[in-house]
Amino acid sequence: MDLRERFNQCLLQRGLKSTQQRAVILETFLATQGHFSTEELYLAIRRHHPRIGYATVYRTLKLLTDCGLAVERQFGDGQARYEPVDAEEHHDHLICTVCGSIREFENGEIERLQEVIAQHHGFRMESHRLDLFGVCAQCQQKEHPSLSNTTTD
Amino acid sequence: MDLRERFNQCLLQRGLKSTQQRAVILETFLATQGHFSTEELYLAIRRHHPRIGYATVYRTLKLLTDCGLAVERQFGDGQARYEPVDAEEHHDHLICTVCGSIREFENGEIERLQEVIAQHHGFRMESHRLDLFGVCAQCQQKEHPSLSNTTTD
DNA sequence: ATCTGTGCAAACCTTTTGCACGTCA
DNA sequence: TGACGTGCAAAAGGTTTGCACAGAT
Repeated sequence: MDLRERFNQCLLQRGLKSTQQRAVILETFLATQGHFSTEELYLAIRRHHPRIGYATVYRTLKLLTDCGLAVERQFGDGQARYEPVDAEEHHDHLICTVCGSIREFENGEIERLQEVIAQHHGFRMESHRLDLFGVCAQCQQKEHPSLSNTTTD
Repeated sequence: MDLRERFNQCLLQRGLKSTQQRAVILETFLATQGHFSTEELYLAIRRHHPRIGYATVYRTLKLLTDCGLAVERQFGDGQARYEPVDAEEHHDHLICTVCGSIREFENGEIERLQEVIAQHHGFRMESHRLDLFGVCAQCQQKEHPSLSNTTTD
């Protein structure tokens, strides 16, 4: 089902209203690359809709999360990030500590092992997160000034 | 080597000073169960040393982290938590979303798979974190009012 | 008409910092 | 003595909320 419809249904179910702001925020949310912060989305929206306030973006993002259309992530940089939920697919993240880029990956074997661990502890797992921090390939290349450090400052 | 010594060596190496406050904070840090927040440690210290300020605790915790004696964790509740570093051992966490308890586990197979994934992406992994969120065994028990809900409020 | 939503600004909460005074080397 | 450390209080940075007005049903 279309995400816009799902959002409207979710609003209906809860007795909430469809508003222009929510529509605009949803569109920008869908059009934006994943892993953005509230502020980034707010700034993107403000370009074309300067009258929409930060609080509305903030509240709508929470709403999208409640509706299951977005997930909130904490990568430890002090601000929440959001990304659209794609179907049932779950993925984890590779976070570059140099440039801050975030890349996704999936691994069914790890997922399975997690279930085993949870069961072993009598734990009913609801969600999980796996983040690998390090230096991405691109940033590693930049580490080599030029193989000989003659003309580097 | 004793952790107190390691701390002092670390201070010496950096031209920093051993102070009474740092000693007190280190002691409380070592005596406290893992996964405490800055505030929790501060309150624990304040009981016996009311003159030590929050900022000093905060700065010392950062220092301990720099010295490799503590690690900072973010579990998404908005405040940093710390725990003592035990040797080389790495562990991950099971976090109960009901009571907030945090339990540790280790799994070498998952660690190995992570390395494989990082390599596959040309990523130089520096650290990682794996958190499983859900309901712990204890809280699951409390979910069953008494198998028949006759005498439960 | 009524109840929810919005925008603004202020409150909040944790983390971080400036500064004058205290302390260790 | 002099550099680093401390305590206080205030700044910063992100998140959350109160309130009066606007808008959707």
